Amino acid sequence: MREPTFLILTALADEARHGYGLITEVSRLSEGRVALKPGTLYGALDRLADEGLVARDREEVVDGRLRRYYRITPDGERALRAETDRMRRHVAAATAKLGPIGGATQAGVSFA
Amino acid sequence: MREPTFLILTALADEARHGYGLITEVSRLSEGRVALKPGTLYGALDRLADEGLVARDREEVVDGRLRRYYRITPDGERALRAETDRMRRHVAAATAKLGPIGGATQAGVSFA
DNA sequence: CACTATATCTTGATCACCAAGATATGGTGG
DNA sequence: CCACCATATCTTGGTGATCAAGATATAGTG
Repeated sequence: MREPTFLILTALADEARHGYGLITEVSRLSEGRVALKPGTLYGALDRLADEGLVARDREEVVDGRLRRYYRITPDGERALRAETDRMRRHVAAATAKLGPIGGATQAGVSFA
Repeated sequence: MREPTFLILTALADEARHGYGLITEVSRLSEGRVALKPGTLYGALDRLADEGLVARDREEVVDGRLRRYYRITPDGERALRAETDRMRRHVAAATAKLGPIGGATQAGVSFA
């Protein structure tokens, strides 16, 4: 699972959202670092719906504009939990290997 | 940065390794979940070398077989640290949204 | 009156990755 | 002694998620 997909599932984890709402929530979640493109978003939603990880929710019309909501499914939540655990282990492995401050000093002899 | 690339940099973070050694170390790091394919590995090493994140190290011949070693560069270590931080934040965000045990119970009213 | 924000979706291209195989040496089991 | 597995390199062809860009439409703002 790649970063945009992970963040889409994360954004849906606590409540149903519509496409544009996902773009803003993913941007907020990632502190502005991930700007979801429409091509990525709608492609991912279709794919995730096919896989049963998200489902269409209600539709609303607000100010003459359609809002099409999506929600995460139980399978989607399981997938997100599994992916989160996977990432957590990778973070732990990398952190252990990198050492506290880094640089060649740590790996070699040093503080003689 | 995707999972195989992240694990290659992680495997190189503490010591220089050759291609086949990376395959076994990445498998060990990921507890058997990531089996690096040669196509992925050598493609990634070439790309990372072009980007200056890894560099060719020494070469050895052991039992008539060539071992070509790669090491992580300072830029590579910086990139790995940045990526690790990024993942750590995403894990934290997902964990917060998912809640302790999960299910619709947590999101809604419950424990009345 | 132009621009920005909100809202949907499509199309074409890229690129990391995967699957599979080619090539070669050395050790092991039958 | 021969097949097979582990070690070790690299190539080729395909897939698929993502990106870049644009099409379409309404409502609010300067």
